[in-house]
Amino acid sequence: MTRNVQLRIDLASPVPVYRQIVEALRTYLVEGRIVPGDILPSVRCLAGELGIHFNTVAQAYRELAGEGWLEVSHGKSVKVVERRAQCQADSATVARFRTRIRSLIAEARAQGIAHQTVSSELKTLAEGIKRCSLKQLPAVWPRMS
Amino acid sequence: MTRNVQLRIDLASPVPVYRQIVEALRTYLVEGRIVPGDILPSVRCLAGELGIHFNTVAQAYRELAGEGWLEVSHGKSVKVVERRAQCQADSATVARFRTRIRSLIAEARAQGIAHQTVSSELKTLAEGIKRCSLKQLPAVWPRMS
DNA sequence: GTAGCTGTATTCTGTACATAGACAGCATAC
DNA sequence: GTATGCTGTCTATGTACAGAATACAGCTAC
Repeated sequence: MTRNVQLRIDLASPVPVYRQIVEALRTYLVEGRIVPGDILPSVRCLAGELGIHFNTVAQAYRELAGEGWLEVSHGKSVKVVERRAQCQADSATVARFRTRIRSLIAEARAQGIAHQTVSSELKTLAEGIKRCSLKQLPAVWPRMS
Repeated sequence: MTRNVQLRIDLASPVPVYRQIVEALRTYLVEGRIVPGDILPSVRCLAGELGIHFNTVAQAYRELAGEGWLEVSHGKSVKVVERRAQCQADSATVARFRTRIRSLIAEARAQGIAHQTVSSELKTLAEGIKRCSLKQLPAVWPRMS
């Protein structure tokens, strides 16, 4: 089975490309759109798709491996593994999260996104968290020829 | 009247310091904790407070001036001005916002913040948006001697 | 073995961040 | 008017890092 999971990166963004890849993949991992056992495309494949150098992809993979999401070993393809449970975050971590969300909301509103839109987006995401924490569907990363 | 509005920056963060300042101030501006007419501390004052070089603060002020929040002119102090209304954001902007929030949520959950916590934080912020869009209190930036 | 895939390591280049310090505009006191 | 001390601006300069080039080395199928 092949699920359509696509990455989009913005070369013009001030956010480094390797970090964009990390964030996008981590989102899919947390949301269960990529699950343990999945094989990720090779660094060269994904790099070709994105139009960047494969070392940039390798850096992203290493980062995610460091976080415990991936198993990366020389000569073998990159595999998604079961991540051992994280210990409960402390209040400082939660506070940092709150600050960053507030900052992001401020930026959105500064860009002209309406209060109602921001508010409803947040509520939708808040609801979605519960749902997606219940179901954990198996997914297979599409092989990129 | 002096309101206690403090900036906290993290020199160890991968996010550039000038950007941290921009984001923190923009959050206060959007939330109405700093309003048109307020005078911001001089680049040297704020830099001294934060323990960084004044040119870094100047860069942040220029960025916010470019967004229309501040009036910065040579030899005079930096003033918060009425920002002309933004045109409604298009759907692509909203989509980008959604993606970034999802990414942030994923990072939070990866760090061990509980589903319930994330969910309730989001709901609280969603509610807060309506409230703070109604009241617009006058605020005065504390002069940092 | 060897061909072709996989990720790794080293090195280089360009860019962006942060700083240093000289410069110039403005306001106030005299 | 002008001296003084504040304000932000401009132009280097050092440093760190992102991204790419390229050679290397492990794994697998034939």
